[in-house]
Amino acid sequence: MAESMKGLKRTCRCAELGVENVGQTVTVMGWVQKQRNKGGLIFVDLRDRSGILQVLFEEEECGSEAFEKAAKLRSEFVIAVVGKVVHRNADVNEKMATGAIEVRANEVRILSEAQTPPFPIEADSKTKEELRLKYRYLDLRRPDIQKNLILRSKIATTIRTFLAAEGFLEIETPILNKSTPEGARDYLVPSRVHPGTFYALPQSPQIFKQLLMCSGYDRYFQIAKCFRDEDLRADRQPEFTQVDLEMSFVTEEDVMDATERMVAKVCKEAIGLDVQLPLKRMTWNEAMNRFGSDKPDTRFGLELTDVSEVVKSCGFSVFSGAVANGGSVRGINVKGQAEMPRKKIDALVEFAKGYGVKGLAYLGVLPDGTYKSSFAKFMTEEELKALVEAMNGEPGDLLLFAADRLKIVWNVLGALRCELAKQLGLVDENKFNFLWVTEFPQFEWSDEEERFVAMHHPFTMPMEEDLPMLESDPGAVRAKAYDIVLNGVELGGGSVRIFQDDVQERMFRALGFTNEKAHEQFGFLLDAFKYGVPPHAGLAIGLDRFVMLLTKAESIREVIAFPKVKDASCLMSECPNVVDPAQLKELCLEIVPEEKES
RNA sequence: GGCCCAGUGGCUCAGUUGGUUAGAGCGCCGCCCUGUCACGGCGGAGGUCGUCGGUUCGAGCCCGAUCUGGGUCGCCA
Repeated sequence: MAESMKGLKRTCRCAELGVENVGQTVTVMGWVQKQRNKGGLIFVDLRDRSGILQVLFEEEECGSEAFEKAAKLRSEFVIAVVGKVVHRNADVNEKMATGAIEVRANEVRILSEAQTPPFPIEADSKTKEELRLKYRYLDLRRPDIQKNLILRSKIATTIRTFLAAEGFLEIETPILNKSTPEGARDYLVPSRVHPGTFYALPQSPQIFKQLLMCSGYDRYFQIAKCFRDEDLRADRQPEFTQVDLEMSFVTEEDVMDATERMVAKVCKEAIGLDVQLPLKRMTWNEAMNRFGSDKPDTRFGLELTDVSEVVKSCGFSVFSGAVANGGSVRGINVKGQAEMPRKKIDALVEFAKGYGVKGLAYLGVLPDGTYKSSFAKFMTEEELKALVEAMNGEPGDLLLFAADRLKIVWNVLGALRCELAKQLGLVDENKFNFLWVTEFPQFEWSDEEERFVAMHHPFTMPMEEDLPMLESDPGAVRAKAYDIVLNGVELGGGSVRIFQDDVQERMFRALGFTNEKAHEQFGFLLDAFKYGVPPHAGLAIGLDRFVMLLTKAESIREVIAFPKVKDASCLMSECPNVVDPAQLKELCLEIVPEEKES
C-alpha cells in the first residue's frame, strides 16, 4: 500500500552523494533497481536520473517494521529512504560511481508499488523496439535514454545562451498556418469556424522569420517544432525540431560564421570536442563530382572519377552508349580489393540497382596484371589500359563503374562509396567531419511535375552573376544557399533570401507560378517586401540529428522522448485514431469509406 | 507504392534433413542466507511457436496470404 511522503523532503539525488557526504543524514527517493536479501541484511540499489545508490537495511539499525518493508521491495517500487551516509570500507565497488559509500537506512516509505515491468530497465537494452515504444514511459527510465535526453537539454541550453549573447531574440511563430503545396506534404488541421477550410502545421517557420526581419527584429531564433507528412527513416520523424535562425543586414558569411561558432560551442560543451574553425567548404559541384553527394562523408576516400571521355568510343556499348546519350560513366577505385569474392561483388551490384542503375561494371586488376571483369571482353587491351590508368588503378585494385544519366550515376556511386566504406571498415567513428556545401543549384528539374522546382525554397537568392540566366538557363543558376554537413548527414541548411520584389517575381515565374498563384500563396510576404525590407539571410539546424550524431545514437528515436514509428503512429498513445462522429460533424467532415478494389 | 530483414514462455535466444511430452539463460513466485553489488542455495509456475489458409500420415520448421516492428528506394521545396 502506498505511503505518504508527508514530513519528508528529498535532500539530494542518489548519485549526487559521495565520500564527502559521509556522516550526513540524507533523504533520498527513487526507484528500486534491485533488492538483494541476505537474510539478516538487505541491500537495495536505489535509482533516479542521476544514477544508482546502495541502501543498506539492518534490523538493529532501522527497526523491525522498516526491515520487513525492505524485505517486500520489488523492482521499480518508488521509495523514500532516510538514513546516514557511511563509507563502505573494505567493500567498495569500483564499478559504481557511488561505490565507495552507502546509505544505512533508518526509515523507509513505500511511495508506490509496481508491477514487474515487461522488460528490464537497464542500459544497452536488448528488448525489441516495438515493446520499448509501447511502454515508452518505462523505456525512458533507462540510463542511456536518460543520458541522451539530458544531453539534448544541455545542448538546447547552450544554443539559447550562445544566441542570446550574440543578440538573437527568441520569438515564437504560429503552429496553425496556411498550407503551401510547394515542398513536403503538410499536416492539415480542419477549421471548425470556417467549415471546409484547413490550417497546416508548419514545415518550417520560413516565411514568418522573414517577416520578422521585415519588422526589424534583426536577429531571430527559435527552437521550433516542424512537421512534414512524409515517410519516416532512421534519421527522419514526422515532427522534429529545428534550431531556426535569421539575421538582417548580413551576407552568407555572417550566417555561416555565427552558425559554425554555435556548432563548435555545442560540441565543446556537450562532448568536449574541439572543432577547428572556420569549417571546411566545398561547392556543390565539387561535392557531387568527388563524392556523388551533396552531403559527403569526408571521413574516408573512395572518391569518384569521371571516365566518360576515356570510354566514349570504347567497345563496351553500355559505356559508350551512356556517353552518346548525354550520360556519364564514373568509377570508384576500391584499393586492394581486386580479389573481392564474386558473391560480394554481386551483392554490391544488387545494392547499386536499388539506386536506379541497371548494373554495375567491375574490373579487378589482379596482382599478375590480368583482369577479372564483367566487361573486359568487350574492350581492347589499349582501351582497358587507358581506363585503368584514368582510375589510377594498380595491381590489386577493384574498379567499379556506373554508366547512366549523371544524376543517377552520382546517386548510385555516392551511396556505393558509403556502403563500401562501411563494409571495409574505413569509417573512423571518432571523427567529426564538418563541412559547408555551398553554391547549390537554384533549381532542380522535376520529371514528375515537368518543371523546375526550387532546390531549397522559392525565397532563396540566386548568385548575382547568375541572375541573367534566370530565364535563359535556369538549370545553370547557382543559389546563395549553404548546407552544413556532419559525417555525411545534412545537419542543416540556409540561404540568403530574396528581398527585392522584382527578383522574387522572376523566381516565381521561373518556377512556373502565375502571378495570381504566387500572390494567393505568398501575397503577404510579397506585400511586406513593398514596405521596406532589409537584406536578410538565415539557416536552420536539425536539432534531433545533431543530438543523434553527438550521442552516436543509431536512430533519431533514441534522442526524442516520444517518437513515432515507421508509419507515423505512436505505439504508446495509439495516435492517430478515429474521433467521435460528433467532432467530425462539428467540423463538417465525414469519413468516406474507401472503395474496395475488386 | 517497391525491395530486404525479423516475429518461439515476461525478456533475450536455441530448435538438427518436417517425426513422440518445444529447450536454455535472465526475470517471476515460495523457502533459506548479516556484506551483497551479474549475490548465493533449494523448490516452483509459465509458451502450441504473430495470424489465417494450404501441402503432408504428421509443421515451430515447407508454400501462400496477412498483421506487427525495423532498414531502405521513391518521397522529404
